[in-house]
Amino acid sequence: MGSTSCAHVRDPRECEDCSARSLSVCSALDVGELDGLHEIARSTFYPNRSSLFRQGEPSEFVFNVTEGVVRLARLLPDGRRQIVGFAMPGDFLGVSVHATYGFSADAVEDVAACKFGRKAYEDLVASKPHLLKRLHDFSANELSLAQDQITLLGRCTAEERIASFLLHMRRRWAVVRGKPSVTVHLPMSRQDIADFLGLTIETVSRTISRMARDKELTVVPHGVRLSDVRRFEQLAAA
Amino acid sequence: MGSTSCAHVRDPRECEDCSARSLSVCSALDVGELDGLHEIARSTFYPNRSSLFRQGEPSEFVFNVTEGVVRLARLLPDGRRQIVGFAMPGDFLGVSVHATYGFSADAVEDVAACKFGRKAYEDLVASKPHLLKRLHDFSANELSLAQDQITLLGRCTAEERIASFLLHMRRRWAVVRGKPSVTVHLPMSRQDIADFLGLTIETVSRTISRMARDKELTVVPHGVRLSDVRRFEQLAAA
DNA sequence: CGCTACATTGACCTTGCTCAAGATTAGTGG
DNA sequence: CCACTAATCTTGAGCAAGGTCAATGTAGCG
Repeated sequence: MGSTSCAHVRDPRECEDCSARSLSVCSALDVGELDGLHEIARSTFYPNRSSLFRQGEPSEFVFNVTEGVVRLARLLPDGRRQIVGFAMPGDFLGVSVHATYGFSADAVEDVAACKFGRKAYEDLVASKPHLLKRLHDFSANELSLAQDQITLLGRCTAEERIASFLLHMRRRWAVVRGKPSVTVHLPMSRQDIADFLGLTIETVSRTISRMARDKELTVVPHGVRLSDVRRFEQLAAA
Repeated sequence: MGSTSCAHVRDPRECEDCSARSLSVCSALDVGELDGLHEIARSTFYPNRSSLFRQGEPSEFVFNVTEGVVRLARLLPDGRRQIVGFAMPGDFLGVSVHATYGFSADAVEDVAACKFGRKAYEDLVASKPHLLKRLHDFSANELSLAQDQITLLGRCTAEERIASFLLHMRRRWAVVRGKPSVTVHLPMSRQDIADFLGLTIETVSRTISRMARDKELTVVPHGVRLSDVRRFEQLAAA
């Protein structure tokens, strides 16, 4: 514990509630409990703005987010930034073939996560083919989602990107919370959304403002309320 | 056999040379032979412009490309297209958790591939944990490459995208052929490159023309010759 | 040789970016 | 609880990268 900067252990008990939902970004799969994994994990608390790990650091740990949203960011050498995903409760983080993390993971609100030592994790996975199969399926699903994002960035307009993003977040919260809601919680900043969608903060702000002006949504603290989900599904297309 | 449209069997012998290199797109990993896999595969020939499979079809087969380049394309409902990758010799194709293929796979030159029935493939994988571990590692690596592509599409200029693409293809051919070359083989059309990089055909053409005018490369039939690889590495940055 | 695909080039236009000025919100200390 | 500050967000004006439309050039192939 504590080797990751800004992390504080909230609860020294073994992690009781590690139901993995994805390898590094988002996933709608619900797989229930991953037997054995919880036995090697520790529940850890990460306050808003703290890092779970940083790009380039040795990938010593694997995480399973249990509460809050984590921003996954890649930094280019010249400072440009691309958010490759937002990890939400149930998501797995830090699984990689590489010796170092490929992106930084930062809490954009207070976060709780189960933290696994990589070696213990690898050993456990090696000894449980069924567990490995599930992780492999997750990772194939992650790949498919990454390809959705590639299509979005390569071929969609600013409006389509925003609409897709809002629906995407809504869908993910529906999985986490168990029921869908027209109010979408967005703990990340406009800059984070912009860097996720390959836009500028001004374009994100303008597009959301225009949607609000057109009564397609209402801006609320740390989120938006969609007036007509159908309308957004049309806009999203992709 | 030949249930896949336009496919012709070149050689009915069991596939002898299935060394997988990646799950669906590109990968620089070289893993040698995947024991057991070749025993359930058949080598099949796909002439230029034929499809290995199409988006939405039931994902009945898994493929390992042994020769040629395969274009992996997603089509949006309104006709916009995004190429999510080019599969090259050694690459694996069609591995997915979903019941249908998430993209179409088309030969952009004459292609040879080993074709596995999905059930036989699944059974084999289930019975060989070591094989599954390798496939899982591939898929985690694929995810990392997809994130590179996301960063490229989200944050890079047209020039940077072209430069990255050319270097990327060069690197991949170096792995396939065993040695790097300043001449990069590009069997796909300008339109395919554009749809891969999230650009238009005109921008791809103009950018390559300008690079040729500036003596950074020479356009050759089905490819380019890089005058100074360093120069491109600077341009690529990401 | 002539057809068809594909590629290149030019002129013009649009989307989204840049720069800059306010407005709002969140955080902090009195 | 309020005032002050800093960060974040919004809005506007102007600009530029890349898209669109259209014409021309070139290569592959029967």
